[in-house]
Parts: sequence; structure tokens; C-alpha cells
Amino acid sequence: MKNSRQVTAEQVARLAGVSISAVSRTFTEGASVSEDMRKKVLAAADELGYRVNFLARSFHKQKIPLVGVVVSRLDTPFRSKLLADLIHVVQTAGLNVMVCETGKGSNEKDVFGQFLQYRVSGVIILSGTPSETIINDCAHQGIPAVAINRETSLDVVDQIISDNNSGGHMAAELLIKAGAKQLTFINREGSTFSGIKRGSAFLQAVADKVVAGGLSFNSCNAHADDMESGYALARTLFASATPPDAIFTASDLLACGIIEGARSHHQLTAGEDYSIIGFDNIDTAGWPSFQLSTFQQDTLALARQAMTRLQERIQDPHKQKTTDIIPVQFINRATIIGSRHASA
Amino acid sequence: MKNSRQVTAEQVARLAGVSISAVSRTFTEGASVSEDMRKKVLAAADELGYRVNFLARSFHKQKIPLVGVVVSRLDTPFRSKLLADLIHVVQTAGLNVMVCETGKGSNEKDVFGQFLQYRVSGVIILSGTPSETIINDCAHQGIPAVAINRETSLDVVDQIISDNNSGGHMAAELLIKAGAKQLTFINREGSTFSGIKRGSAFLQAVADKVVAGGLSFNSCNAHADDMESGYALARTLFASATPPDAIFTASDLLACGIIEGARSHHQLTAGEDYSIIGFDNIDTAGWPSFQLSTFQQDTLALARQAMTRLQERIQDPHKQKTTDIIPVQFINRATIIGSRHASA
DNA sequence: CGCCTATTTGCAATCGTTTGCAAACTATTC
DNA sequence: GAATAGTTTGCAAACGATTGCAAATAGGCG
Repeated sequence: MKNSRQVTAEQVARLAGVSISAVSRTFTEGASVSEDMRKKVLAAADELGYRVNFLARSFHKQKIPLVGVVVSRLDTPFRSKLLADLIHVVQTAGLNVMVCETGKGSNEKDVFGQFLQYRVSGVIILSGTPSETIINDCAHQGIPAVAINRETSLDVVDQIISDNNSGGHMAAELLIKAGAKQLTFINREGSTFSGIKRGSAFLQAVADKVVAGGLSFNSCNAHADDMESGYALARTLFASATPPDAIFTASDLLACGIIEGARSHHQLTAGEDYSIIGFDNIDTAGWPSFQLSTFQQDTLALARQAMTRLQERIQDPHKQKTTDIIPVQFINRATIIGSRHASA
Repeated sequence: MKNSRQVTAEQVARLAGVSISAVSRTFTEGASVSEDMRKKVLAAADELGYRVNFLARSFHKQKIPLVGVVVSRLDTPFRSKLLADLIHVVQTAGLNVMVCETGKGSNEKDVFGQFLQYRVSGVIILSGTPSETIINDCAHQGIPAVAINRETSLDVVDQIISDNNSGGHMAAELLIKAGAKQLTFINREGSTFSGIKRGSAFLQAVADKVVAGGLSFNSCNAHADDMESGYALARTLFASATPPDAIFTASDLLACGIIEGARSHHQLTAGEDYSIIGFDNIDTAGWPSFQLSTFQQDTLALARQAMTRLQERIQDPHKQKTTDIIPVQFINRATIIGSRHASA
């Protein structure tokens, strides 16, 4: 338990009888140091318990090995899973994560300003409300940035997106194959890009059949993206003269809400009285009470690809902007009529 | 869109026709600057779009306005809620959060080393597996640290803890009042402090009656702290010769698992065939399928108190170590026999 | 041994801020 | 108007690393 301040490179240098440069070079990758020198320095550093001072290093490089992650409402199953994977991926890449929550009255302008002030190496923007301005600001200020599940003014930023399109299409096919006649897509009010995309792909896939007749399509909005809103919606939804027999929701949370509501308000059972497919594959979707058939977003792949693209852009800030589509996987459980998966 | 590097205090000073010190003082709280000077500087800074370079400032102060948060398995409902609140609280205090996930093979020693290297202003340790060593290291290296829901070698660190004790006691009282005879406490294997405390308080409250007879107490461990483990446990639990009629679990996740398992395997309904009380009040606990009576941990209060204590310690590193107990609130829903709450 | 080349090493400048100190200024009081 | 006390301001040192450049050293070969 040394009483002195932190150990500096100078002290190490003195103990090892070498120059400060030598110490620095020993601790910078790819610098030119002989094996002898490295050993001497390492020994001295070890003895003194030396660690490079990131603040000094970052100051000199005008860049800190920190990735800013912007997210809103992270206490949501999908969001928190994605964040967890993201943190893991960033950490294994040797960087650290600074999380900024927006919304909740925190000034977005400030959040972005802080990224600038901290001189973060890059920014990852998660789906949700963080506004376009942050994204654009990053682009303009030359901070490498990638957005996950968030389409924006094209090509100002690298984008990583789950394959909402084939999710929507496939949902339609599955439901039609199950004999659905009254299709309904459910989203949350004021939904952002991902939800809308899922819905439009869904509609697109049934458009021909709807026009030809014999199939009806409907779309409605829940108040918010949570169970409660789905629950409330289910009451009116199934009370209609022509209730849906097949539902596709923009999120599992909404689907769970619908399932709960249909059960409580109308004694209807998913997979028997009607079909329903969700999106995300949050943990609860697999719980016995729901057994929700849904599309799994590969959060780890999203995170990995985001990091890869971010590193590329850090390397070469002027490289072409990219858009990556990450496949989703259909998880067949028990909420499509007639396709109940054999369960354990 | 200036092409030059970032704007520095020197440029602002030149434009405003004042010294660099004046600029610095304008942007440091509590520094001595006249109103005239401040206005001049602010005008120039505005024109140039100047922002203090945190890296330079932090370098000089040997401390960055960043709070390290150590957490494991953050993609868990309670943990992510707590983290969200924590981020919010830290942000409104004018600092930022650097999140480090431990477990998952990441070397804990490294995580701590990084805190040192980044010279974070403080560290908040969340419940979970992060080992004692991190906590002790922080204490020894003089990094202000507080731990939430994590009792450790006393008085090396400030502690903020939910009132596990009264939770456990109250659970016992409620269940006994509901006429329970076969009490069971369920925890996860290898549980940390919080869970154990809840169980021991629970047992303590019934000890007299157990000894006097007419009441039996049992305790058993699920494999992990998740729904699946509770679900699996329910199968054997209710198959016993003397199945429990009242259960208290260390977490809502386990309680939900038990409820699901009892329903699937044994067609038993919580609140009718047996009573069960959880802990945490995660979102799903309130869903119609569960309506779990549970104790709500006040995550916001935990976060706020943690931040308060951390700031106190940053101010005065030598102040007395504290332990704060945050009250929990019983949420009566529908899983205690005879006490079903009138529902909407 | 001498020459050339490739590698290793040290010197010293540099990054942008904060802050102790002393000088300059302002206000107050006699 | 001078003396005093209190504010405001600028100068310059300091923080701890990295890195361009040139000097030193090592290695290879005739």
C-alpha cells in the first residue's frame, strides 16, 4: 500500500535505468523495443505496480478508448439483452462502454456534447427514441458512429438492422398457411422504423390475396410498446364484429399483452382460438404461459457486426457507409393454430 | 462545419481578447470571474463552438467525471431496471456511467485495473457475482466505492441494501396469517448475500412456531435464479408427501417459475391451492398470468442513495463508512390464499 | 576492419487545461 | 486623497504520456 500518488512512467524508467520513451514504447503495441529492454522495463513496472495512465495517454491522442452507447428505456427486455451483448463485445475488443440514456427529460443535445467532450472513439446508437440530430451531429463532427435497428437519413452512418423484411413476409406466409382470414398487424403508436418495416413487409406479403378477396387486413396501434397496452387493446380488438383470427405484432411485449388480454377479457386461447406471432424472442415469450411463436433477433450478431463496422470506420473514417441485415430466426412454439410444436 | 481540429481555449481567448485563464475560469464552477468577462468569453466561445476538452481537464485533475458501474448479467429484469435508474441518477448529477460487465469469462482483475487506468471518480458495485476482490481493491486504492445489495467484509465500502430483513419477516407473517402450515423458502444455488438474508429473516420469524410445532419449515435451492429453474423445481416440490402450502422465494423470477411449474405439472393455482410471495417486483410479476404478491425493491431510491453516498465519499474519502437500508413495499396481488386484492 | 543498413534508444516538444501566485484593479473607509 | 481590503486578471508551471528526429548500437558481408 504505497502512500505516494500513482506510479508514473518516469519512476519506472528511473528504476530500470532507461528512458521514459522506452517505458512508453514497452506499453504501446507495435512500438520498436528490443526484447532485453522490454524485460527490464516490465520487471521494473511490475515491481512498482505501474499501469499506463489512460488519461494522459488519451489526452495526448485526443481520443479515449471508450465507446458511447446511446439508448432510451433500457429497462426493456430486448434493449437490455442487446446492451448486455454490446458491452460484452466492446469489452472483448479492448474498449469500454459509456452508456447515455436519453429521453426521460435529459437533454439530447447535452448527451451528444458530452461525447464530443470526452472524445469517445465511437458511438453506437440503439433503437428507440434518440433523435436524428444526434446521429447527424456525430456524422458531421466526424465521430465514427453506427446505428442498430434504426434507419435514418441514408448513408450518414453505418446501419445494422435485423431482417424485419423477411420476418414480416414469413409471418404472413405462416399465418396464411394456418388458414388465417382476418389478419391484423399491431404496432405501438408513434413507432420507429423497425416496427413500421415489419408491418409493411407483412402487408406486402398479403396484398395480392387481400385484393383478390377472401382475406382481410387490418392494422392497429397500441398505446405504447408494453404488455399493458397490448392487454388493453385486446379487449376492443376481439370485441369487433369481425375479430382477427391471426395477429402479427411488432414486438413480443405487445404479443404477450394481447395473449393476456384475449385470455382475461374474452377467454380466447392463442394457438387455438386465434394465431399470433411476435417479434424479438424475449425471455418471457418462451415461458409456459405464453409459448409465443416469434422471430428471434440475434442480439449478439447485431452487437458484433456493430463493433466490426465501428472499428472499420475508426480505422478509415472515409470508408463507404454500409447497411447490414442480420437474419432473424423463426421460433415455432404454440401460438399458431395447427402448428403447435411438440413440446418437452 | 469547421475543418480545423477542435476549438481550444486559446482560440477563444484570442478572439475575446483575454487570457486563457479567463476562459478556463469561465467554464469552471465557482471560479472568480466578473460578469463582464464571463459575457465576453461566452460570446466568443459561442461563436467558435467551444467546449471544454474533458480529456485535458481530466488529465490535469487526474480524475474523469465518470462513475464505473460493475454488474454481472445485466439482462435480467431487476438488474436492468436498477441500472437504468442508476444511469439516470448519475447523469442528472452531471457525471457519466462506464459500465463493466463481469462474469462471462472477463477477467475481473482487468476490469478493476481499467478503473484505475481511467481514473474514474467512483465505482458502484451492483449485486451479483462481482467478487470481493474488486471491492477490496477499490477500497485499498482509494477509489470511492459503494455497493448495492451486496454485503461485504464490513466497513471497507459504503453499502446500500434493500430491507431484506423486514421483507423476510413480513412474508412469514402474511403467510401464517393466511393459514399456512408447510412453509418453504426457495433460493438459487450459491446465492449471494441478499437472497440468504431474505431466507434467514423468513426462518427467524417462524422459528418459535416451528419449534412449538404445528408448523414446518423447509428450504430448497433452484439451480439458478431464473424462471426455468423455478419451473423445474416445482415438479418435485409439489410431488412430495408433504407439499408446501406457502412459499417465499428470493426473487420474482423464481416465483414465476414456481407458479408456471405448479400450473403445468400439477394443475395447482397460486393463491388458491397454495400461497406464494416473491421479491423484487419485476414487471412480469404484475402480469395477469402471475399477479404475484411480492416485495417491491425501490430501485430509484437505491440508485439515489448510492449516488449520494458516493458523492459524500468523493468529497471526503475518509468519512465513516455507512450502511443504508432502503425500505421495501409489499405489493398485494393475488397469490396469497384468502387475501386476493380487489382487482380492476 | 570498414562500410552499409536496420534496428533500437534517448532527447525534447507537444497536447489543452487548471491553478498558485502576484499584479492590477475596484470599492470602501477614514 | 490615501490607505486598506477585496476582486479580478494574467503569467507560467504543471500534469504524464507519445512520437519525430537524430544519435547510437547491432548485424552482415566482403
